[in-house]
Amino acid sequence: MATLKDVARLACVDVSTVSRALNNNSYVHPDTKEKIYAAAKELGYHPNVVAKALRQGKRHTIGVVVPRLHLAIFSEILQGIEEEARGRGYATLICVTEDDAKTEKECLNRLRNGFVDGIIIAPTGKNGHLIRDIKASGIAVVQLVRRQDHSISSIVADYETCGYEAVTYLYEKGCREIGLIAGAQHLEPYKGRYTGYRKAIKKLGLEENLSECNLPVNSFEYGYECANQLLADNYALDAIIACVDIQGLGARRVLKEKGIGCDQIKVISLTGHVVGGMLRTSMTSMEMPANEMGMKAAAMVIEEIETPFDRKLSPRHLVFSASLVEREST
Amino acid sequence: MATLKDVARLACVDVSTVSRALNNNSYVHPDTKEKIYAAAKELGYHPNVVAKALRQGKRHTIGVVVPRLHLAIFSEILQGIEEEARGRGYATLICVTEDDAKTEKECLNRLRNGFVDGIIIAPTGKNGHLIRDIKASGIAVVQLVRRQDHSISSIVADYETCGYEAVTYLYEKGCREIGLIAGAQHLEPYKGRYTGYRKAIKKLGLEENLSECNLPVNSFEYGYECANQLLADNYALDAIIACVDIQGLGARRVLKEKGIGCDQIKVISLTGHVVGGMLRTSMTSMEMPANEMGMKAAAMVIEEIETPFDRKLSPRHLVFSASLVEREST
DNA sequence: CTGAAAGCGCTTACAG
DNA sequence: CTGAAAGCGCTTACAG
Repeated sequence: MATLKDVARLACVDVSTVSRALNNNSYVHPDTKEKIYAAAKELGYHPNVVAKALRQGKRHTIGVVVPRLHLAIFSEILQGIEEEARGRGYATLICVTEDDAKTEKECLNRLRNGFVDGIIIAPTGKNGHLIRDIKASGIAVVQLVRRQDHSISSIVADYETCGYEAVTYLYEKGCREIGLIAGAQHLEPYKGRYTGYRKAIKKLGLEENLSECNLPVNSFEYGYECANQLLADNYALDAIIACVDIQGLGARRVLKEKGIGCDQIKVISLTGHVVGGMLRTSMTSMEMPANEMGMKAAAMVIEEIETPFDRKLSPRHLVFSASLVEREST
Repeated sequence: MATLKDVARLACVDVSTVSRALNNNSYVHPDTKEKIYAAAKELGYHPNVVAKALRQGKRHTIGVVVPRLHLAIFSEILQGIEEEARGRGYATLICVTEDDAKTEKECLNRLRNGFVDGIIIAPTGKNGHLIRDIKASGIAVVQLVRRQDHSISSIVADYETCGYEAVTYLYEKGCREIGLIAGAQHLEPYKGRYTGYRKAIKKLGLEENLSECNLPVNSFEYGYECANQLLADNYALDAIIACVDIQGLGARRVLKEKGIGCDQIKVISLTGHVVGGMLRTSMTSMEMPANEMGMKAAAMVIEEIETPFDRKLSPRHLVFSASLVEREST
């Protein structure tokens, strides 16, 4: 790979002049400039971003830490993040934790070592101290979907309203025994959904139907297992609320196996992300603007990165609202 | 952030000694070592990976370039890549091209500038020259899923066999008018699937039923549109082969809308990646070991990165076979 | 076993 | 308008 030095030699000028010409940040005589451009082109020169990063103390890279990608809303959010980051000249590093605190810790420790200027994280909830440390060390941090620390900026959806509206909607559809696939109450989105559910159930004078289990919460199996529990606990059950699409798929599978139709038990997901509309029997859900949330998260973390030290931003919290999209499963 | 220098000062030794102690790559007196460890701990020292990268000429980072993540097999493959890469001490940079040649070009140009030691790419097919250039400049490259250049290592599935077996399977099920959602013939996997389809159709003495359209090939809409075409072209159609799961979902939607059941027209996907099994009416597909393919791709590119210049590896081509998983859609 | 020096490839005050 | 020099934070032959 050709370096600045090579270009300088070929153009018969100093490296500093080459640097100035190529970066266009200082006056360079047009003739000199031309010589330099020609030399750079001839050598197929590409600046070394690592050297640049070291010198300028900026990596122009953000790290994204999420629990999973496949069949989760995070794959869509990540696309939004990457698109926005690329547009602003940043690269995107990805880490998948599978909701394992140890893996998350490992990822964060690597990212902090100069890998990135900023981090967007959907945390497991177990490494709050480390995340605060990282933030304190000068790396911008934005919490995504799961907010566990109010002193750090965040992008979330209005989970409580999602839960509340889902119950209200099902009630209007005639449902009276509405089950919630609960669990993971230590994570904000799950807690928020339950809170909304509880409030609506109470207001409408209904009874709560809850279930949870020990499987990974963001999975088909979790939905499958919990739906089975709900059915076993209440023979009059007429609706199931799943927190995420993939749980909803698990729940629908149970109903399918038992020969129960949408007319008997309705299913709704609180985290729609497009998949619901594509199913043969499409699934009603609270749709989240995943792509937009990703773009906003990237924009937010990059703004924090580029804000000079002397006027630090106070944490910002952006809440997106989900909108109910009615489909065939209810 | 504390630097080597800070640690050296606190431990009253030279930076070179600190470096040696912390990297454990040369004898350092136990007492000195202890002093250094203590100092590093006290200062919360973390080595700056950028400086390390510049000095050693290694980034310990790989770049992954794929057309899309959401609802595509690439999200699952990416999880495999990231897991394997992390285990080997590499970070993973992600770029999403949306199958746009210009975006791909932009991504590749940035990656080559010292961002990464190696690249795993599912190419659009339009930047073959650039990819060869990058490879020639010393960056390891592995082609993923879509192989467009035999001089560069690759990881693919046996697409031709997928197509062939799908037809055979449907034939045994009694289907005689088997449609293929074709298109994107400039990309190896699509071409391979069609070749297998054609061979089987010919051997069985059947007629081809093809359709394609101008939408993005890896999408729900593509499957929807093509399935409609197939139905319009042949009223006796009794099976639809989709190249990827998401096309299959689009096709199933058409059938649903027209009130056509699985008994009348069967649907099979040639690129299963778990989603098929989760549907209410689960979808038969040729399942690809996506996670494993990702892990292998990461292992392969890292091996190429770490192979010394003097004994360059010749390109390797790994072909995974997909296995037919029979479900309710056929 | 440890220190002094050079250098990875850049950028940026500082002179002139 | 351009050159010489210092330095970002590390590693690694080279002495001793």
